[in-house]
Amino acid sequence: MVAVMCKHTRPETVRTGRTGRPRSVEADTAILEATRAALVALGWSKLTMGDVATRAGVAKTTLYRRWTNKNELVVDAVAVLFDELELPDRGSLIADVEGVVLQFAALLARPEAKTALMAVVAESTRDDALRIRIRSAIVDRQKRLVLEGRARAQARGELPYEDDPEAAAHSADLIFDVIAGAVVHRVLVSAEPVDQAWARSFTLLLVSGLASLGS
Amino acid sequence: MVAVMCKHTRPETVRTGRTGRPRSVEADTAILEATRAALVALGWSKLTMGDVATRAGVAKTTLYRRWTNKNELVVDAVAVLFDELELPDRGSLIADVEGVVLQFAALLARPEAKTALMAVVAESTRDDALRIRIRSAIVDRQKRLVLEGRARAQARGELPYEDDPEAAAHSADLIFDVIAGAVVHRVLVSAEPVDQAWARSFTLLLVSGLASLGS
Amino acid sequence: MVAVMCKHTRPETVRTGRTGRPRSVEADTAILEATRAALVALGWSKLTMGDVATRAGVAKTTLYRRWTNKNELVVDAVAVLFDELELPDRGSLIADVEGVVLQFAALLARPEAKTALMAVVAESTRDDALRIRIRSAIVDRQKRLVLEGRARAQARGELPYEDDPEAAAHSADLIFDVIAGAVVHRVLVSAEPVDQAWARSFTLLLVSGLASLGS
Amino acid sequence: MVAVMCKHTRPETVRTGRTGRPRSVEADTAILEATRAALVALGWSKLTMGDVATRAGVAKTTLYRRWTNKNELVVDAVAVLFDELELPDRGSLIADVEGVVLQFAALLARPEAKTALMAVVAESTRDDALRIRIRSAIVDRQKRLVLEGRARAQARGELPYEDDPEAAAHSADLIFDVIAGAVVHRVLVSAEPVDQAWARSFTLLLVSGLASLGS
DNA sequence: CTATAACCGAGACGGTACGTCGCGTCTTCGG
DNA sequence: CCGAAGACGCGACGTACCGTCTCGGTTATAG
Repeated sequence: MVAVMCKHTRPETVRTGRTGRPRSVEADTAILEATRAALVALGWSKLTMGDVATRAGVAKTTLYRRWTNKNELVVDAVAVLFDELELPDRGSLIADVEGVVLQFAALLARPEAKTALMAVVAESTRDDALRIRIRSAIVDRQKRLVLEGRARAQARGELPYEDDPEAAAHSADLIFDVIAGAVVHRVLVSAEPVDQAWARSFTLLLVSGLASLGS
Repeated sequence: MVAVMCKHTRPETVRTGRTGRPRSVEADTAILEATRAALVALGWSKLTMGDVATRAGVAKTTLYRRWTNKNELVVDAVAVLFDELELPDRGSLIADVEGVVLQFAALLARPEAKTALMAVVAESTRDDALRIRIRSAIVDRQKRLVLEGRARAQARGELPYEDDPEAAAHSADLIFDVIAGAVVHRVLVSAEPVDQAWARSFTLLLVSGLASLGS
Repeated sequence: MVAVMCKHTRPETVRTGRTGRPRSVEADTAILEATRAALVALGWSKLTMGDVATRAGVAKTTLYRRWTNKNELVVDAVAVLFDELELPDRGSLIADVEGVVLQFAALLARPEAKTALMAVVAESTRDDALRIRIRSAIVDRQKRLVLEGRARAQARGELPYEDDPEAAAHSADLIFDVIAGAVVHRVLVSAEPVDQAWARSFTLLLVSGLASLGS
Repeated sequence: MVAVMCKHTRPETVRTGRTGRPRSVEADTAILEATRAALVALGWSKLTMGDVATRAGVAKTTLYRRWTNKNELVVDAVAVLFDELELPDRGSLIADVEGVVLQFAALLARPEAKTALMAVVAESTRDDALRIRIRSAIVDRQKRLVLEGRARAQARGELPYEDDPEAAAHSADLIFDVIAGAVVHRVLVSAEPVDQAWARSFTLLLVSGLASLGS
């Protein structure tokens, strides 16, 4: 589960004084839920702060006390979805990759995920703070899947160990970009389904490449 | 050069009558140029129709006579950029792929391309007409690169011929998603540069995979 | 019948050259009729030149070739209504005045007359050319009724002859302002009907005053 | 002083809840002042909501929160001018009437009054709500002058008492229409000045008529 | 048990951009 | 040269959200 990064959970602001009425925790969760619901119902561009506040049964002020703008709110609201991804051990590298590809595709099939993800990424091209938030809240968290899968494959003897830690990191980044990029492109740009057959083809291509490189 | 798909160039609307003052062609090109300039200067979210009109020296109504909204306008304005991509014969499949990867990355480094592309893709998740427009104006046009590269590699003997035309099409789609997806993800989501080294690593991975699959 | 003062009937423009296609006379009458119809249907503020052109089956250009703007067009369209007023000899000054009061009130009950009259008068407070046009096309034309009525009353011996021509003119102006003003105010501002009873009361007041003054 | 009839002062809407930030009273007065200033500077037809807002140092939305359209705003802005009219006791009916005629003419000489008054009256011919607003905000308030002047004249013995209250009301309405109508017509339609001489002539005519009728 | 302080809802505020409408002008083709 | 058709630059419209700012009122801890 993600520890949501709201203003009030930041160390420097949470303890600005122990007196006064504390912030409502129900409000936090209600707002994030309302944001996801609004994304499903309206999409990114039609989503308004006022509407989210209404859906959450909360005043607009309460939103702005916690998030500085729409983008930050949406990142937090969507980030939690990506933590559902897991990497159960299916016994082989191929099966593991195929599993995560299908899981990721299923996630991107949810409207609140796909519309929000692309929109905040688009926005982040002009907003460094937002890009950093996306990386820490979403991207970097999922690299664990790559690292875990590689470690497992190495333990099985499917992939060789890499001695140079920098090379290992670069390799992991590359794999991550290939997997995430291909699935996102397939789903959002090509707008074709990621079914069993496509996942199988893609996985074969990737794992074959990895095997050839490693040898 | 792209044949821009404005309202008035659509076959079904261009002949609403040959009478009356014809639409200004200079306005068309001025608007598209102004749109690209505004994207560079302001980015997607700060771009306004009024500002584009001012930059183009044109009335706002003239924009709305041609494009129904910001998204369609931006797609048309940006589409032409993607037609600059070429596939010069560098003598080998690896060199060809690496070349197109670097070209594509260079394109995505241009601010008007990256911010606009992601934004319209995000919007297209809720707008079928927009998605179709993106596909026809941008995506499908670039698949030619994959087809051309494969044909060349087959002629060189680097890749086997595929008899089943459907399988060949699926394969081309897959390669397209992998290349485009990985580069986009690297540049926009991971926000890391696509330099010579990364291009080399990625190309090796991909071509190795293709070679293993074909055999 | 009013000789409409359009651009093309002005001596300096009608003969700008005897060559070329002559202006359509049907267009003139169709435009004025369409203007009155639009006034009835839409009122002054909702009336648009484009709508008038459409109703008249004419291009907007054709309107502007004849009238410089909305106000001038409306004045001409409405002026003709006021020429319907007549002063049949009813045998006495009181009966004559009462007759003209009722006639004028009936005219003001027509929506195209009342809404247009007030609107152009309002506009004329800032537009001298328009005020002059209103005076010549509408106001001055109706003063004939006062002059005719007075002459008749003098012939009957109901009113004394006035020797000083300037005093006579002032007196006629005053009577005109009182009659027209009272009826207009009753109908448009007070928004009460001008019925037989009111016309009788008003006429008595006015004629009594005239009689007292004259003696 | 006029109790301005804005949306928020209407009994049925002022209590839509005592919560939330209350409306700014300074904004109200600033808007009405700005409206009068804009009427003087621009006249009715050139007056725009945006300009009034700018002059008042207020957002356009603040105007629309209080008045649904230009007409209602202008009625409220102008209504207060008419409350300046008074009827000081000048010792005789003739002097009183002459005084009020000159006062009224002076008021109509002010550009914000004359252009606005005619325009809203013109508009009111198609808008019942507006006509009612004009009557309650402007017209009915001034009938007090007639009633007061008559009472004074009766006290002096210049006019007989009227036993039938309905006849008295009708008579007051008639006098009001005659005075207001004649002055308005003289100033706005005939566009001639209401000077001492005209006021004297008109007053003599009216008072003579009243005297003849009463006897 | 009260004072203080931060919270909460509601909603008005100054702004910015929207997409539309009408104006009066212009440019084309055809009669 | 006129007339229809309709695109053009312009400017105002009335609306929708933005993010901020009062309000009155609530809920905690501190004294």
